[in-house]
Amino acid sequence: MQQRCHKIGIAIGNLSLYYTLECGQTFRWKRTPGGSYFGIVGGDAFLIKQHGNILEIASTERNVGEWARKYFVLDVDLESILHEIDRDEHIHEAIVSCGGLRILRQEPWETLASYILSANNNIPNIKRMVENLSRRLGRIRGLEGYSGFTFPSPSAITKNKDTVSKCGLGFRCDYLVEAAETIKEGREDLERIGVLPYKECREELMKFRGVGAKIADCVALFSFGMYEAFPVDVWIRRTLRNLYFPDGGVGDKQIWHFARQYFGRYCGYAQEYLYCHYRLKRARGLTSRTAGRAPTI
DNA sequence: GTCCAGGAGTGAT
DNA sequence: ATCACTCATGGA
Repeated sequence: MQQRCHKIGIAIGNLSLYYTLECGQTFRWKRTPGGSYFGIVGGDAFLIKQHGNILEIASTERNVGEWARKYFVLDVDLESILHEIDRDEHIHEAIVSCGGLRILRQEPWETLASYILSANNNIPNIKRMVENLSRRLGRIRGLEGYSGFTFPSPSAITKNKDTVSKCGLGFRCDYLVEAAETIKEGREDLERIGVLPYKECREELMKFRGVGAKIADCVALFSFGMYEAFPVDVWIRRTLRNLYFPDGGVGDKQIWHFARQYFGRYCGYAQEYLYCHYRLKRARGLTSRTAGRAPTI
């Protein structure tokens, strides 16, 4: 399904495509043998390659430049954010290690759905579930020899519950279908939730069954650009306990309060750098020295 | 076979 | 409010 292709080169400041797309905030990008990234965002296919501080983007989307500025949130000054959260040697190590990691602005429904599927799960398996859903219920998009599928809409999911149940979602299946129904029937509106103040937004998101504090924070951070969100998952819990609470005895809620106060209004960025760095660091320690390292461009 | 993974719901204290 | 238990699936 080849479609009309638009190409641009766009200048970027501080951006690492590798850390941004492979840090775990998004599940939909695939690295090609040539070092490009192919993915579907919304209804369009994208093929992106980084050359230093230029992103070369091919897409079925008409206005690629506007898309890139919004998706990569290029109007926010990453340097000043990193400077503000750079409070000690631990976060500093992460900032140096994962330089150029930017928090994306992703589509709310796909983000909510993906993170509902993330509960008690691992990243490869989450990717497989999202891919299963898209392959079966999404629409195909092709670009320069690559192809992928759009993420299914809420109504596509509610209309095909039998298909959804065959996607290997486990106990999360009911939560996903229920969320799709809630949105399809208009009982919740993600666009409205996305412009609420952070804490109200968080409360609204947690009304979805299957969405607790952590997943609500992921949606607020990765979709709504609320950088004061601080998702506490198993990695962050381990990492912050090791670094800041060696004597133990702290729960997720205490970790959340501490981090928000300690790192301030951009604590979400601190979370993502800590998550990315200390997770890769452990993975590298368990395997070879070079596994998971950013490719040189 | 066992443990773990970008957790959350439920029911008992 | 905080705990322990459970949920379905795949990989190490």
